[in-house]
Amino acid sequence: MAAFLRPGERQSGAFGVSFDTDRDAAAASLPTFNRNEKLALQDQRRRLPVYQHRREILYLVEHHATVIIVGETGSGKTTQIPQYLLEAGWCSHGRMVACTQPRRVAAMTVAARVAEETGSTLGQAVGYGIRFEDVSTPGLTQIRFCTDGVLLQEMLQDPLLTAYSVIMVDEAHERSLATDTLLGLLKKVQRRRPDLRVIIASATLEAERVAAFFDASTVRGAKAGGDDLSKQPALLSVEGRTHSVQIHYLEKPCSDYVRTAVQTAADIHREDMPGDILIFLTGQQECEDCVVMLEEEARKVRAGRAPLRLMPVPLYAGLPAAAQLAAFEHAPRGYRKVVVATNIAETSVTIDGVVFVIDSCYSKQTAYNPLTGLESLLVAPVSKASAAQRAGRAGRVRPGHCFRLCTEADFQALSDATVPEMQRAELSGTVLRLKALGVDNMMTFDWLAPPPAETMIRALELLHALGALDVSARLSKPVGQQLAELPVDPRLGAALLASGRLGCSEEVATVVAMLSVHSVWAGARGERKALEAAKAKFAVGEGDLVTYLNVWKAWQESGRDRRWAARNCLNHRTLLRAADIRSQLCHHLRRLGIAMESCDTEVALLRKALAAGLLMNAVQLVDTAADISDPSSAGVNIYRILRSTGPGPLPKLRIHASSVLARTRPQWLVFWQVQQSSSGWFEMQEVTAIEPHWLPELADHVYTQIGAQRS
DNA sequence: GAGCACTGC
Repeated sequence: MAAFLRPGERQSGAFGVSFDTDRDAAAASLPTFNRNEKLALQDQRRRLPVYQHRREILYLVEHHATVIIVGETGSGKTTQIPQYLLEAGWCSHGRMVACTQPRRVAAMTVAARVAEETGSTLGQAVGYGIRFEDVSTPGLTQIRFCTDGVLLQEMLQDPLLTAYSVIMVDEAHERSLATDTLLGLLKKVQRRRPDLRVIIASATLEAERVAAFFDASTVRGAKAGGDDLSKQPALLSVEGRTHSVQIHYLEKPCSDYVRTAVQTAADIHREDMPGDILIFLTGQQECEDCVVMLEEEARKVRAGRAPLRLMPVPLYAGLPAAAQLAAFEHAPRGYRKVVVATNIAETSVTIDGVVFVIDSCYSKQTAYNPLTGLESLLVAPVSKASAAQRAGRAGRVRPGHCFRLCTEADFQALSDATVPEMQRAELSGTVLRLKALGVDNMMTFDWLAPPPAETMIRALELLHALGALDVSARLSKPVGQQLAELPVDPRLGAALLASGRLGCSEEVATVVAMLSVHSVWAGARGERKALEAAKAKFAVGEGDLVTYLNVWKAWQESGRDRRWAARNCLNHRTLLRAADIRSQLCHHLRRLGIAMESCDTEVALLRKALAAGLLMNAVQLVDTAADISDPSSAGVNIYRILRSTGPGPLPKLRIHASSVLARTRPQWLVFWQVQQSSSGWFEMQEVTAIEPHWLPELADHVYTQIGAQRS
């Protein structure tokens, strides 16, 4: 039984820590809109906390090149500040105010709300831009919400962002790759465009750092040209509207946080405090396991004739959209909803009615090891900032409680903030785009958080291997420039370019599109047998990527039939999105002068094109486990990476169990992704069998030795 | 032997 200290049991100090106003919590992705539904829109606008700061914000934007706004949850900053700027004349002379968001849904929903508040049709004065959808009208649109990725891509055509008078970067504390890249570039643009204003919305924790980064007041020649524009960033804090959340810690560490979460939910339930429960776990499997355990618990509660019944629902990104909706529906009368979620519920979505949060304090995070050049996912403790954000999810409707499944001492040992993605991800795509924007020296670029030098070198190595860089590490023509324009990972872009030479662009476009969406396989709960049978129908010995091609072909032959997809455990909506991406890729390829050709049954050509992109991910089967000291690895397939790695032990690679080649174990293959298991294995998730002599044929500057061995 | 979250003219 999990032992928590409850409010009032003991004086605060040793265990219970009470929260004031969720001050640590990062701002939520969307403000609450319908709190004052009966009021006229303009009255509602004036009731938002940010309205008290309207004049101050406009003054600061007038007089400072950069303004940093710390806006807490529910402050209204996202919807209101762009409107204040519009009203103050920042959209005259045909220029726009841009507001960037890390996520597509946020860009769309916020734009819709602001259009409603300004009494205009979405796409006219107020619009949005996300991949595939530009709902704005050139010459007419004044406020444009877009994803930060869209704005970055726009910079390839308009490096100084001349269409905009103000850029507001929202949710900057999330520190995504795109946000950090954008901020670094905006600092550069400001030197060339003194008229441009930058507003950065960020949580307290990051605000000081961002302010220091944008401080150009000490730079030589920083004196503004005649006007009184300050190059020193202004900092402004806007209070939010959240309720207090009381934090509880475990008295003793737990060994199984899934089980402890179930027990804690049952405890809350038995104590009969009203309100829904939100549990944070790390992955799909954990969520599903937890739901099953909660259902057992619910049966016990029913047997004990408790007044409430439990309604556990899973929530993770890979869940089909229809199943995701269950997490947002109100529980029927007499039921208490328990949402068991991954990180998706931390920032991406908001669930109404949550009063209790149970936090495992773990999540899956990307990690990059520049020595091995392997990017992988692994379970790791969250940061305090992340935990605060999770806790804040309990205080949206009324004062709530957060149960952290660790001791307070263990919690205090967590890092304050999550390491920015820039410092824990593979960076070839970022480096490629920076080069396309004229940033040639990565070491001297003004990074908000500089990535490790080894990571930058690895990125340059990979780009060089793909032919994107010339001998002086500049973007090559035409390959490098073409890769920068393709909206995919450089490795997949290289496969697309190779497919043009090999005559299989139709097939590679399909595979790349399928890799750009969530898994197309549906049927997470209780349908594993059916799912396996469906997969087996399409599986081929050439590997997972060729299997994707078969799935696509069969779906096409069905006439893109929704019922056919359901019968074969395929997610129809995901396939439609893949189709969208595929047609966009074909459009890009044609524009680059690459003919759309099919290799028909010559699948080897497809595999070779994929190998051209994934050539740094080529591995060879080593037949015994003898060279690995771990006894538990005996008899398991072990692969070694063929390219050079840094000093230190070679990574232990094996095929992930989800692969169609998990039992076939081809001698040579390339992989797309790896996941790190708790036992230290790197598990290759999407693999394709290759012929070893292809490697020197495709890249003799990387693989000379294999060619020598084989000839 | 089984799947963090996002994103791209």
